[in-house]
Order: sequence, then C-alpha cells, then structure tokens
Amino acid sequence: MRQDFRCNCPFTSALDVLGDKWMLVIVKQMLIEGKETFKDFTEADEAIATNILSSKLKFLEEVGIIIKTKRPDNKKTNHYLLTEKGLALTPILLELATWSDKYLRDIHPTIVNGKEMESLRNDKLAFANVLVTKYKEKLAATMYIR
Amino acid sequence: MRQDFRCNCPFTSALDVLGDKWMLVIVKQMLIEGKETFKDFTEADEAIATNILSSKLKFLEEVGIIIKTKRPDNKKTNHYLLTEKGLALTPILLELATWSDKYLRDIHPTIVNGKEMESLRNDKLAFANVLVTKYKEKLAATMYIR
DNA sequence: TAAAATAACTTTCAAAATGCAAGTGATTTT
DNA sequence: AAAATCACTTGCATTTTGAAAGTTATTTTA
Repeated sequence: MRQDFRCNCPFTSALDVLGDKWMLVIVKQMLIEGKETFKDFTEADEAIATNILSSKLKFLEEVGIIIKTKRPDNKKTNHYLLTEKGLALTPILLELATWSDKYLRDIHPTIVNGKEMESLRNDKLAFANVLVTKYKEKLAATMYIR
Repeated sequence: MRQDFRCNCPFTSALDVLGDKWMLVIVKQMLIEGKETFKDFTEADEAIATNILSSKLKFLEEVGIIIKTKRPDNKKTNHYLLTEKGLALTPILLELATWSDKYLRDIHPTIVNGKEMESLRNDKLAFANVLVTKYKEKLAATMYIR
C-alpha cells in the first residue's frame, strides 16, 4: 500500500494518511483500550474485518505509527505497539472526542459520558499526559522484541 | 446519506462522521482558504470530483457542520458556510497540521512550511482564535440568506 | 435581447476500497 | 497426539470513489 499525497498542504497530508474509517480507531484502541494483538482488535466493539485489519496494520507500520513485536516466550502472537509518531496522535484523538461530546449528541444521544469524559473535559492536557505516560510505562515494564 | 454509528465510543463516533478523505479537507478549505462556493471547491489543489463534492456537501449540511446560503443579489451561486458546530472543528484541524509538520516530513518532504506554520507552532490557541474570529467577522460583514 | 458563458449540479460507467465468510498454516495448549 | 488458537489470506459481493460528459437555471456579453 503505497502512499500518495494530494498536495503539499499539511492539513490535507495528515488526512492522506489518517483520513479513513479505521486508522485512528485502531490507534485509539491501542492507546485507550490497551489493545495489542490481532485478536484484541478483532474483538473490539467496532468489529473490523480481518482482511481490512491486516491491511491497515501493515500501512500503520509502513508509515511508522506502529511497530510489530513479539514477546520472548511466544512465537505466535504479535504485539503491535505505538511509536512516538503514533503517540503524538493523542491530541488529535482527544480533540475528536471533545468535539463528539459537545456536538454529536444531538444526532447520536447514546455516546458514552462517564468519568473519563468528564476528566477529559476538565483538563485535556493532563488527560493526554496521563495516557501517554501510562502507555510508555507499560512499554518499559514489558519485554517486547522487534 | 443516512448516518450509522458503529458504537457509542466518542472517538469512533467522531470518525463515523469525519473519518474520510474529504470531510475535513472541505472544512479546511472553508476555514483557512475562504472557499465558499461549489466552484471554489472544485478549483482547489485537492481536486475533488464534482459528484463527490456534491454528496459531501449534502452530508456536511445534514450533520449540521455547514449551511447552504445565497447572496441577495444572486440566485445562481450558493455559498456554503461553517456553523458553530463546524467552526468547533478548528482544534482538530490544527492538531492534524501540527502532527504533519512534525512527523510527516520524513515521508513527504515538500509539505509547506511558511510563516503560517511557524505561527501555528508558536501558539496554537492564538492561531485558532484568530482563524475563528476572522471567519465570524466575514460572516458578520456579508449578507447571506438561508 | 439573443447568444454565449457560467454555476451547480446529475448521470453514467469504470475502478478501487470495504466487508463477509471461509479457508490455511504455524504455534500452543490440552 | 489431537484440539484449539492466532494471525493471517483468499474469493467474491457490495459499496464507495472517481473521471468524464451532460443538464438546467441563471448571468453576462455582444
């Protein structure tokens, strides 16, 4: 899956990479829901088809947003992890959720609205920092091999 | 074009509406490049096909991100304008551009990097405020009818 | 004021992306 | 050793996207 950019606009170029139904959903599942393995993703609420998942993971890796690793004790299971480039998508994700929270309830009233959402509304930057810190702590605490 | 939501996740729901190649590009063209008319959009760098443009404008209107207006002196030309809900997408757009600026240059070196980008890097919030204020001033200074 | 040009689409058809369901092959687990 | 699991791939139908040409109402120009 080779990447073509429509033009030199930074907005458009971001969307050339991220602008589809799945890319940021997968990143969200990794960052917020702790999903790592192929199976994890297939079991998510969003129910992505395995062939699509496969191609999207490949593309996310090509672009450098994730890397594919294994645990030392298991040759079968792959663990997909966010890189710095991937973790840097956090602010985009949080702005998306903030916008949903405020402007999408009129046409989609069942959007979740729990503690997490409140905490995000309260202090977006702090929320981002906690997420990224926790993610990095998980990486540091676990043995992954490329 | 009816909208279905995959689940109740605020992140995913935002992407159910915005997650494609075109939605946010059109919003960007309106907010940053001052585009208003059907023709304006077809002449942009991104070169959207007219049938796609037509369907996306319809959807943006359905969702409440834009409204379709006319000027009092012209019955032919439509002017598409951002609503509050649409203007509230500004932070998402700026985060996308910021991410491109920092993380996409490795695979796309010709991304523009001028004064605007520097100003955005410098103070994202101020940049957002200027954009939104200017847009609202334009609306206030011009006669549009629904 | 009639003819030409323009704006905003729609239609048609081809190509690409998405999605479902059913494999496959290499580990792991029982 | 057999069964189960994980990470996919394949085949095919459906949906979305895209290019190109056509349509209609309104403006502009000669």
